[in-house]
Amino acid sequence: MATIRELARQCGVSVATVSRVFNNPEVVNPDTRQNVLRVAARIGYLPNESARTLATKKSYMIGLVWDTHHRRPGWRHPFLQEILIGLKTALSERGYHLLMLATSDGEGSHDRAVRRHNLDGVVFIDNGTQDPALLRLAESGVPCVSLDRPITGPRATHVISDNAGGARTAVEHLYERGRRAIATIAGPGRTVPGAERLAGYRAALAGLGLPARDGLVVEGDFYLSGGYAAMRRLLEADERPDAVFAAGDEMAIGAMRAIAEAGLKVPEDIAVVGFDDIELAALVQPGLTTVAQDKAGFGTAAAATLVAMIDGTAAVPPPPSVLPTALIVRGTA
Amino acid sequence: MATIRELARQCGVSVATVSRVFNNPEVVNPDTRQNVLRVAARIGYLPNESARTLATKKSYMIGLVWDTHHRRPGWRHPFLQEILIGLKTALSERGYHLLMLATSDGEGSHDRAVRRHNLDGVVFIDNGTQDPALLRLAESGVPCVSLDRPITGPRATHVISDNAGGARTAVEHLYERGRRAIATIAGPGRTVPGAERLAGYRAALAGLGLPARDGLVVEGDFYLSGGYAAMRRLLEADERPDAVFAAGDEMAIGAMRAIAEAGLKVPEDIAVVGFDDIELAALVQPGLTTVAQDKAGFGTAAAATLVAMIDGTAAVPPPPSVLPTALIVRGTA
DNA sequence: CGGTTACATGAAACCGGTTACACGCAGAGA
DNA sequence: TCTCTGCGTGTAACCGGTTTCATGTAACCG
Repeated sequence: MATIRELARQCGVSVATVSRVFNNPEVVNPDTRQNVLRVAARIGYLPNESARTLATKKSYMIGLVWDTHHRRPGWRHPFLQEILIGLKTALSERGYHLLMLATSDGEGSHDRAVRRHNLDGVVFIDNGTQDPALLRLAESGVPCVSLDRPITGPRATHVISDNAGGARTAVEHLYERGRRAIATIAGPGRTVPGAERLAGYRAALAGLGLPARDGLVVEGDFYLSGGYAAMRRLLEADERPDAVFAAGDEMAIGAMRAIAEAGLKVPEDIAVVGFDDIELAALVQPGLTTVAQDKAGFGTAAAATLVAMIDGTAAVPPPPSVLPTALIVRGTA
Repeated sequence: MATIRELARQCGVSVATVSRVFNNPEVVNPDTRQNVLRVAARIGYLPNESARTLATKKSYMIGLVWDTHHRRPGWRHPFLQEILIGLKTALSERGYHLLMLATSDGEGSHDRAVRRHNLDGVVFIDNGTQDPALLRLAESGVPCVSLDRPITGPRATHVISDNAGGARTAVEHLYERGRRAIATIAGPGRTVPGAERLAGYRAALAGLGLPARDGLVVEGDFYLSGGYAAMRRLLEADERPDAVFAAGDEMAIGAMRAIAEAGLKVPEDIAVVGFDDIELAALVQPGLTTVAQDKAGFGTAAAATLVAMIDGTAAVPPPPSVLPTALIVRGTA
């Protein structure tokens, strides 16, 4: 394993010069620099990141906190893969790596892992309940970005979709298609996306001059079964809606199932619009019209914000990133 | 930030003793040990992993090489999330972390990242074509585990499902349901799972005394559209099969679509069995009967093998792990 | 021509751990 | 009593980088 001293010896310069060649190339004489680089390539020198981190306290590693416990078995994050791709790509373009932090690891909670590994920042993906270790972490001033849920701290922010705007778009689309009795299957009120999408739905109705009828609002759980059950409640009500905006695609598909079972047709009898644009949305029949989230955008926005915070080129605390949504029109509305 | 010297000072012992308390507790006097631990907890001492790695050359980090390039856009690994959970959990139980390696990063290829970060091992997930950097890595003696595809090297092995066995099970199940003209939609012949599942299909036919008719074998691409196209070809043939084993669930669902469009019913006219047990399999109607892979098993087996190699308690090279499959009977066969 | 300045480089301390080796001491055996 | 052993501990070198500060040299200026 070639070390910096070995390389320095072979080049006839000091280790300080070699170090500068890699970290501060412009201060070293071009000839010297070329020579060092040539010899480095020949002997296969690679700087040791551990030594580097030890000296500089910068690891170029970002922690990924992705809680999987307290979930129902079989639960999957709808966009994990896309987010990961976005994160990985955007971070690596900036020279950072992603370290997956264990959930309940032997080294205690996440804040410890951050200190032990000199992590430069952390991204929370789908942190369920407010974990005290995470709050402590965010409060401690470590750059943090949370996906889909707000978080506070001196250098903490979040990235989230324009949930309210997306919901508005969905409702307005239904309106344009001539629907007037527009119901919604909302997400759990305690979740931020659930609350925001419901607010967007209400705002849209108000904007369109439609009455807000309580019977048209039912709450689901973001799962297919919850959407199914919610739709059945809507169908049993006195006045049947002619359209439904589901705050999540899985619920929308559950709703479609319930509608079909009731002998009704989508979209003729009841139009359906979902939210998320999960893979399945394009595969069901008819294809689900839905409000697409910018999945990779979560990753890239998180990476950009994080690096800006680390470099100190971001406002403190930085404003949240709000990702635009896009209505994808398929067959259900 | 408390360092080991600070802790040693406060305890009135040397740094060597403190270090031993954490790494070799049994050699230090119980009273001394207790005291060190108490003071450590009080001042919040945490060992610095970079310094540790620098001194020991062990990082307790495993690299994750997950290539996403050269893929069609929108492509998703069917089990990424489950594998990740399995990996993360199993590794963290053994004190290891997972470092996601950038695909085409600034630091060159993967083997460099391994050396730079003193990685203890690497897992390849879904490495498409044979990347020379990966082969070099495996040859170099770094512990490597590849998922779903074989790899060779002094300390390299792979974990794979019992593809042939699973395919046999599927075909035998169709036979038991009375089907005799059993077709298959195979995966691409160049892929290992594709080839193995086709071999299992053939072996099953032979074992059951059924003739192997060329017209009953068509090749797909593991995607829904490929399965659809393949099924159409099967339907156009002279003698229509009464059952089809698709080497992947997506293809199976594509096939179901083609069958429905042809005015035929599943499973009455044509029974369908898939392979993988993707999420969608339970959601289509009728539910897809399929050969389930042990998704989390990939992660846990990889972690166990890797750690065994690192600890030197594994054969060299270690034998591949072959994960059992399980037939899940739903509505299509 | 003396003095200032800019530039390129080197010596050495430092980051925070691990560990080989030496050492002091108590108890055992001769 | 003297040596031998083994246990518990400390000293100091080492891992492989970065960075402060000092130094030598050449160019520049009045």
